[in-house]
Amino acid sequence: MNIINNPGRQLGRPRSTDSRDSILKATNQLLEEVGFSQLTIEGIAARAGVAKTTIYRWWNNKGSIAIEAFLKSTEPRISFPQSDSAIADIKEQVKTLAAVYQTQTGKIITELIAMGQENADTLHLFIEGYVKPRRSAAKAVLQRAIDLGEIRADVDLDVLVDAIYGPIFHRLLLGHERLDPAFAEANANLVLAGAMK
Amino acid sequence: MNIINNPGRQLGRPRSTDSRDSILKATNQLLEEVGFSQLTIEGIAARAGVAKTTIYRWWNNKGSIAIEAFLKSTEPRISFPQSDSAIADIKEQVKTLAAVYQTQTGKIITELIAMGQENADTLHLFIEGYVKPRRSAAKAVLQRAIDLGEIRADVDLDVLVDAIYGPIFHRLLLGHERLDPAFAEANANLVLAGAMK
Amino acid sequence: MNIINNPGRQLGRPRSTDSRDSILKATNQLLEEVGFSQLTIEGIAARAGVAKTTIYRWWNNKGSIAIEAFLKSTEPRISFPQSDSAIADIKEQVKTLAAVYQTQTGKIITELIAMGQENADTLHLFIEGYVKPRRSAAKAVLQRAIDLGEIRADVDLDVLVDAIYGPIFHRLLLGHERLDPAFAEANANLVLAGAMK
Amino acid sequence: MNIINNPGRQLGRPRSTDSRDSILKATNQLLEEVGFSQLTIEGIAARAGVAKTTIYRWWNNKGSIAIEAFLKSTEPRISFPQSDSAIADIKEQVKTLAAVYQTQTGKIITELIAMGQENADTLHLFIEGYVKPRRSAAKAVLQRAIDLGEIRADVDLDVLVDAIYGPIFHRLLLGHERLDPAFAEANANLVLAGAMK
DNA sequence: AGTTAATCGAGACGGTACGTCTTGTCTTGAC
DNA sequence: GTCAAGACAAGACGTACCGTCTCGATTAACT
Repeated sequence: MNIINNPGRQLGRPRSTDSRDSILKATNQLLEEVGFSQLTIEGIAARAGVAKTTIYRWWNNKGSIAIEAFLKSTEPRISFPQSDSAIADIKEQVKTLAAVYQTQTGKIITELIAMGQENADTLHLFIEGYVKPRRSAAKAVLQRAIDLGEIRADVDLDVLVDAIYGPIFHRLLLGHERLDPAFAEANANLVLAGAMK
Repeated sequence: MNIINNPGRQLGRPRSTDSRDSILKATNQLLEEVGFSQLTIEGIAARAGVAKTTIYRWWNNKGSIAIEAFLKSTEPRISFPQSDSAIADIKEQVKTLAAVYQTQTGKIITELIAMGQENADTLHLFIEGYVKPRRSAAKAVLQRAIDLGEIRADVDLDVLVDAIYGPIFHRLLLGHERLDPAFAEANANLVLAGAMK
Repeated sequence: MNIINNPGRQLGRPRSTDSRDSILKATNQLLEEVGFSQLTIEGIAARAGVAKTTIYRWWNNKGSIAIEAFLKSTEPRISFPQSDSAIADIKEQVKTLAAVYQTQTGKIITELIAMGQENADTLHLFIEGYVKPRRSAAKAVLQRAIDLGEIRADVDLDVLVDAIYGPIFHRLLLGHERLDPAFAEANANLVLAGAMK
Repeated sequence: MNIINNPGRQLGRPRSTDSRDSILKATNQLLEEVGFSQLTIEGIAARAGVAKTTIYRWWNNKGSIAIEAFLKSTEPRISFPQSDSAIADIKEQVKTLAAVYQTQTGKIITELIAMGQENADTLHLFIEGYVKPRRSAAKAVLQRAIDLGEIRADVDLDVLVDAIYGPIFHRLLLGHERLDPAFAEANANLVLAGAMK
């Protein structure tokens, strides 16, 4: 049995990695099958062949498990294309992103965000584990656009990033209008036009 | 026994407006006091002095009640300022909106949207009752900006509206960065710059 | 529409016999189909095409309706055979009775008696409408047995009747031992032996 | 906290004797106070300070709880007097029984039997836990009467027992005639006369 | 090798709220 | 005044999960 390496602890039975892995695996399966709102701690425990106690020992709520499971199954960082034009790279990436968000992945993300509205810890984990790494990557590309002289140097990147990605999340969550690559590109065009010299 | 077939005739005891009003009133009170996630049908029934069956007869889930209660307590339309410049009006309005979303109203909206992720009906009611009227109003103002020659005539208004408001909802829901009037204005400046001639 | 003739009442819409009949008919159907314990006022109303109000106007509880319906569908009196020997007639009759109680009729009777334990009115109606007429008939036959010199004249008929029929009801209600014609006869033989000279 | 000793079970938290006892105690109290028909699972749970789920985990319906509670509060066996004459003992016992059945105990028994008409499990529990032990005891005494030569040896004891006790239950349940020690004795006299040589 | 202590599975527990069911009452307009 | 229709307050039902709490059995590091 594999054991998590924890040099600070000295006494007692070590925590089982098997339990932890089967919990996250079961959570991912259930997220795919029934969605987040139908996810229950008892269901995870049953599927993972684990006691509820074991889950509660390590996670506070189902949101934390779900996010950890989701992050484990997701690329830790977005991969941007690397062409001669940074803004071309950005536009390419938002189109890919919109396509991904049209799948079950998009659905799970909306539910994680929804859960986050009830639970600050859950939201925090999602921000730190998913949103911020992607924002950093996007800001790096935008910085390159500045360096390349494609956009103005005085643009506030935090505003610009949200201007590019905010509308995508907006449509993802509300569904009031179609979220597809074409929209993502049109929005990026509009916003980046405003950021050009 | 012969029954005169008269489909237009209203049979049975008429629905009580008192019940309906007290349900919506109680719901609004509880939304303020405990928030949406702590809202329960039983709690509403108890507060309203109404039987649970009466609630279930007219609403499917707590989201529907909450939205109806929320809409009842909210202005049906945003009021835009009316100055010589349509884009000045827009900028003024998004600053006001951001300020409003920093209050409890913002919190309730995030929870309604969160609820909508689990329940399509709820989301639909929110879109139709809240989002679309405001989008229409905003699009009318943007159309005026076109008519006034302040922005290009070939801009897709659906994209433009989401570019202006999407980032506000984005920060409202994720809280990864501060949502305040200054951000709303900066975003509007950026986007509208891209829409100008 | 048939109307119950009631010369004392002068005002208002006359009571409908159709409603009454269809209520009792529906009750009998439902007693056969689902049994007494699954019988509901709402079910009767729906089946009879009648408003609940109409039922409540004329009956206090489902026991009263069920008993009235049951009595309407049952012979008002037992028919005893008429041979040269009164005790032979009795023995013949209890065998018939035991056979009848092995059918659905027996089941309904147990449920009516059960209902009677919760509701004194219901029990009273059952006693007066079902039990007492049958006891009277049985006592008349037993009196004939006395007159014929088949049993002692000093026997208390109320005790004797219950000694003959009580054990039948006992087994009908408890089911701890088989209730069949053979038992009914064996019991009658035993008891009547004790009543002979 | 007291725990039910069950050496066969090895897994999970042991069942709490405290819960079980307080449930049965509360049930007995409520049976005395409001009667069986007014007894509710929720009422028992509230009185016992126990969760409804705990009750449903161990009992199927209120009849099962009521019977278990009733049996716990009742002598497991009738005590017969032990004189030189077995039939004198029987007569003495039926008089005592009739007296007991004139109290609240009689009322509860009728309601348990009534419940048994709707629910086979409940009736089964009552038969096995209450009726059969008493029938066995009575049959043992009657066997002694045979051994003493007080009644015929060829009498079917199952018939004889029901002939002695059936009429008591009959009057208890129907109340069409008075159930008192005098009747119980008169019936026993009649039946036993038929069983004598 | 034995002791110590945290882990594990299992599952019972007190709770909360669910959504449904049935009761008996009430409020209409039609007859 | 009675009827059908059906809304209403009331409240119990049986279920689903929650998060906590015993248990006995493991599992290694530390004696």
